[in-house]
Parts: sequence; structure tokens; C-alpha cells
Amino acid sequence: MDIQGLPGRLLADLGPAIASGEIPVGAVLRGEELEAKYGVSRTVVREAVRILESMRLVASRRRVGITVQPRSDWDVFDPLVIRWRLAGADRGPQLRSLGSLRVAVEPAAAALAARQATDDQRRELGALAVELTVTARAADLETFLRHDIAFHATILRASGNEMFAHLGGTVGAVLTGRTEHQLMPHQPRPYAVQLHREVADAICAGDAEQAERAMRTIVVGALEELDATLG
Amino acid sequence: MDIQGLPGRLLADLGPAIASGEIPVGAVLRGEELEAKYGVSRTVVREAVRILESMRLVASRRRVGITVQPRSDWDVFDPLVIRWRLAGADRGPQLRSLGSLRVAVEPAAAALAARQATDDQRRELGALAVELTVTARAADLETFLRHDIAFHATILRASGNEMFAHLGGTVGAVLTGRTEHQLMPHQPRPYAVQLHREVADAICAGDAEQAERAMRTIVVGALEELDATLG
DNA sequence: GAAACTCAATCGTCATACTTTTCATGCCCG
DNA sequence: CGGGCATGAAAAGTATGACGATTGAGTTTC
Repeated sequence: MDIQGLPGRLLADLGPAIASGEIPVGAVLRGEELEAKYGVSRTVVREAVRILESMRLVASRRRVGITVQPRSDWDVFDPLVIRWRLAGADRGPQLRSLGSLRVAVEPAAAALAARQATDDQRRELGALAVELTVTARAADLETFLRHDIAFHATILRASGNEMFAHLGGTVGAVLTGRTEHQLMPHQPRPYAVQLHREVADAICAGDAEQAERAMRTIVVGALEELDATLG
Repeated sequence: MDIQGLPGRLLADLGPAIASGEIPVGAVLRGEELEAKYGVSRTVVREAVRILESMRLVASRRRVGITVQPRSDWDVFDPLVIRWRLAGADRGPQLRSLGSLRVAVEPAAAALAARQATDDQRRELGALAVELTVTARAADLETFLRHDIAFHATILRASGNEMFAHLGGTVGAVLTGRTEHQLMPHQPRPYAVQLHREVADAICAGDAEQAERAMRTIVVGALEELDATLG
């Protein structure tokens, strides 16, 4: 998932620092400075900066340096940017944005999945729904999270839309983030688990409307809970 | 919008070639090869490859070379990847995916915009709706397109969700693409123009449900029309 | 006071050398 | 005959020194 080598190490340090605002918007870095700070060569610094530039986090200009760009320019769909922001200070706004995106996308994906999931995918969803019920009762949060991620990713994949499918990773990051940061109840709510079961059943049965409705209830609920927690 | 300098030139050539399948999945390039082909130094090739790597279009491995990755790994939300794919062979699937995404996102954005757009934004939407009506009647396709893009981008921005806002550029690429490639009627359908007017009015009046409904009609219609055209 | 000019800072590119990783070959041993 | 292991080479990864191009800022000149 991560970028390799020395440029990767620079990114892993600079990315979160910029995303969290520790290096503020408008700040100017010089390449030479970064070489010294990390004890690497120009080659490495330049490659790392190029990548940050392709994410629109910074812009490099002659005679000026490497400038941190305004947040509105950032490529907020880039998986790395999402991770960095979730780890940093504006986790709240980021989770809210992602929550709204989920509300828009996941019900639609569930409806599509009910129409065109493969038999294997339907079977897998059924199995995952069972796992969720079991691990929720056992309060095994870690395993629950893993299956929850797989559940949503499978539906997004089963929608047959490659862009929805790619949001599987993003949704995974959201679920992981809110569990890691205690934004979840310590034990999954039975009602939420029940809704997952309903979504799985509806998709298995090919009932698009019911799948969409149940999924919407899930993601709207998650967003409301988040709003309540963040105030 | 584009990446600058010599690495940008490499990207502008390699990106479309990979996105269109001209350089097939699984193909292996060598850095030295690219240096020779484009008459540039190692530095430049490496920076370009790093960027392609961060889009997951290729992976670079020692002793192996630069391998084109399977399409399912590509970062399909990256603006450059979207443009490259729209320009190439799988424009059809790409437009369909984007169409579904619009159906999911834009109605939700319209509803949010009705609740929390600024006065300026409401005014601008009203003005744009007027422009659309006028230029549609005059069959001034180019101006119509420009205002249509601004209309949708303004709503996405007015939703107050940064991720929706960023899709403004993507939607712009879609609209431009389908106009350029004759996937549109030669004159905008009066009914579609009327719907834009309704969306603007609803948002100005703060009627979220009506805004959402009208916007859904627009994007569903666009998707159906696309499906009909592509067969 | 404004316009033109000079200068220096910084990124951009190139060429080259060296290092590290990893695959493939083939040898040796069981 | 087959499998594990040493050996070598191929390719990317990193480092470095040199030069070019751009551009912002200060300075001069009218």
C-alpha cells in the first residue's frame, strides 16, 4: 500500500505533517533543507516532492521553493491524503465528509449489487452477515471490524461499478479510523447488526429497493452517531 | 492543471498510452529504454515513473523493470487518470461509471446545497440557469457547456462537503467529454434545461426535497441517454 | 516615482558512478 | 534424477557535481 524506499520515508513524514497543519498552508520549504533534515540526496527529495505535487499538497516553483498549497486544492480522494488527514488534527471534518459520501454512494451500490452480484458474492455476503452477528455478540471488536470492512467492500465491488469498488478501501479507512479513535460504541449496536443482515438478505434475494433502504439506514445512522459524538 | 516540465511530457505520453491499453497490462518497460525513447535523463524518467506509481498505474521493481499494473489497481479517482481514460479506448465504461457516480452524488449535493448554500451561491445558480436557457435556445453549444459545468460545480461546492466539491472537476470532465465526442444531442433538450431551472429555484427557495428530486431526474436522464447511445 | 536592469537564489536537468536487491543460472549434493 | 544453494548479472535505487533556466527582489537610472 505504501510507497517504498527513501522517498517513501520522506512522504510518511511530510505528508502527515502537512495534512495535520503542523506545516501550515503557505509555508515554504527548500529542497536543500529537506536534504539536510533527512540526510538524503536531491534525487530522493525531488521524487518525494513530485509525488506531493501530484497530490496537489505542494507546488514547487523556481526561485521560490516548495510551497504548501491551500487545502481546497488538495486531492482529497487520494488514498494517502485520506489516511494522513484521518491520522491528524482535522479527523472530524474528514470523517464527516466521508460520512456524507457514504450516505450518497453505499445505498446506490447496494441497489446495484442486488441486481447484478455474482452467486459467489451473494454467498460471501451471507457468510459475512453471520460472522458479524457472532462477533458482535462476543464483543470481539477487532474481528468485527475486519468483517464489517469486508462486508461493505464486497457490496461496493458487487455493484459492478469500478469507481464504487475503489471506495471500498476508503470506507475501510473510515471504519478503521473511527474504531481506533473510540468514536464507536464499545459493543456494536444490535440494531446495526440486524440491518447488515437485512442488507445481505435483500441482496441475496435480488430485492434492490429493500437493500438500498436498509443500507441507507445503516450509513445515515453512522453519520448521525458521528455528529452526536463530535458535537 | 497539468504537471510541468519534462516529466510532464513523459506523463502526457505514457499516461494515455497505458490508459488506452496501447501499452497493455503486464507490459514491462525499462528505465533506460524510456531515457532513450524520450531523450531525457534518468532523473526525469524516474520522477515521471514515480508519479505513475503513485497512481498505481505501474509498479517499479528491481531487477524486473516497470510493470503496468492490472486495471483494477488503478486509482480511478485521480483526475489525470480520468482524463486519460476519457480520451482513450474505454471511454464508454468510464462514462458509465462516472454516470452512476453522478446519480449517487449530485442529488445528495443538491439537497445539501438547498439547506446551506450562501446567498451569493444561490444568486449565481439563478443567473446560470438563465444563461442555460438563453444559450440553449441560441444553440450555442460551447457557451452552454461552460455554463452547465459551472452550474453543477457550484452546486457541488455549495453542498459544503469538500469531497463533493472536488467532484466538480470530474463532472466537468464528463460533460466536456460527452460533448466533444458527440454523445449529446446537437441542441440541448428543452426538458433538461427546464429541470436545471427547477433545481436552481428549489435551491434558492431552500426546498431540499425538490432540489434533490429534480437533480436526480437530470442525472438519471443523462445516464439513460448515455446507455442508449452506447448501446 | 516609475520603468528598466542586474543579480542571486532556487528549482530543473544532465551525466556518471556506485549500491542494493532480486531473479536466473547452473552447480553440487543427496 | 531432483532439489537446495552459491554465484553472477540485470535492473532499479541512491549519491553527487555541474550547469541551465527562471524569477523575485533590490538597484539603478531617467
